[in-house]
Amino acid sequence: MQILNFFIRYKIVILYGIVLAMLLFLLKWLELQFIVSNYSFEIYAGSIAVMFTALGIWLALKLTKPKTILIEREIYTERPNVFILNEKELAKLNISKRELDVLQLMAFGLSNQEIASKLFVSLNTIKTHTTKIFEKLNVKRRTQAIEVAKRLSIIP
Amino acid sequence: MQILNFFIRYKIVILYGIVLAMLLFLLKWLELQFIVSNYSFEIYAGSIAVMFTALGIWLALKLTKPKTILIEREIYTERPNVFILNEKELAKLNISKRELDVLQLMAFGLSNQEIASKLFVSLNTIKTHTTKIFEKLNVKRRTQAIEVAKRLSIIP
DNA sequence: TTAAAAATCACCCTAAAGTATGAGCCATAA
DNA sequence: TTATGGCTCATACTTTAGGGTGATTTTTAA
Repeated sequence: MQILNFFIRYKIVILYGIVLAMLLFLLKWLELQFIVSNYSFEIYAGSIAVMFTALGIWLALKLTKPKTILIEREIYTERPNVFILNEKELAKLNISKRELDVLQLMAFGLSNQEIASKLFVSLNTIKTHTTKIFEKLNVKRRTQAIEVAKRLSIIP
Repeated sequence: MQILNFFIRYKIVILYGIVLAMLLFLLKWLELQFIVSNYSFEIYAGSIAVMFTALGIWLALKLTKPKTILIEREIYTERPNVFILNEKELAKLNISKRELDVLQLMAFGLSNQEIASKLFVSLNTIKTHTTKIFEKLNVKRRTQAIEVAKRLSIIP
């Protein structure tokens, strides 16, 4: 495995070695071919020039590290429409569980009578609750209470 | 200007030409230097090989476009929750500009009298508006109107 | 220019909301 | 055990909201 790793690691170097060896063989062959010619020397030199230029180009292309361009793309997530109750504010305002129930139904648009029916209590009970809610939220009307409660994330 | 443009356009080619010419001079000089030596031929050929390899590398680096790898990274961000008025719904429900004003102030928690004062009209006018709003939204109470209007993105 | 829609206002009446006060019941914490 | 706070309910009263009807003026669109 270590030998394999060695080959992988030095792949380029080994390849270069092999190519070089092949070139040397080619050169020797060329030397023999053109030894008789008049222009043998010039042709031989030219051949070397061409081949090694090619080798240089090939090497450069192989060895250069590609440039990396980082493209950052912004993706907007869907607005998380999960309601997170602001329990701190709820505790700070001292709003009870029952009052929160009433507040939610109020915000849904129910009348005091409808809330009373839904919670199986009397209208007067709901009125008492609403009065206390208004006091705690420091508002005068149910519409204001809804607005403030929503703003404080006490209700969705 | 056209001559200048020519130089700029063929900068690489001209550079290559100059370098080649210099190399040829160098080669001629080397030829004279090593003509007397025993190993002159091998040294000469070696020099050519080294120089043209370098030339090839330089050429490749100059002429090839840089390799690029695009890395796309996705950035997830919260969508800014700016209110976008649902004009389609507004048109569908046939709610007028003035009615929308009243609806917004209503949702903010103002009483009819307060809305009237704010808009410099009489209480009766606001009552008329609210009545029409309720009809158009098909609701019975202002709290319901607020709930529906918010759900339909008619008000923030 | 003329009809339709929007905006304005008034009056009357009922329904609902909101205020004030008092009180009983129950669970829980001091 | 007692006190406290939460939940319940009641009565009486005031204020606000909402429905119905009709009318005038202004604006807009055909």
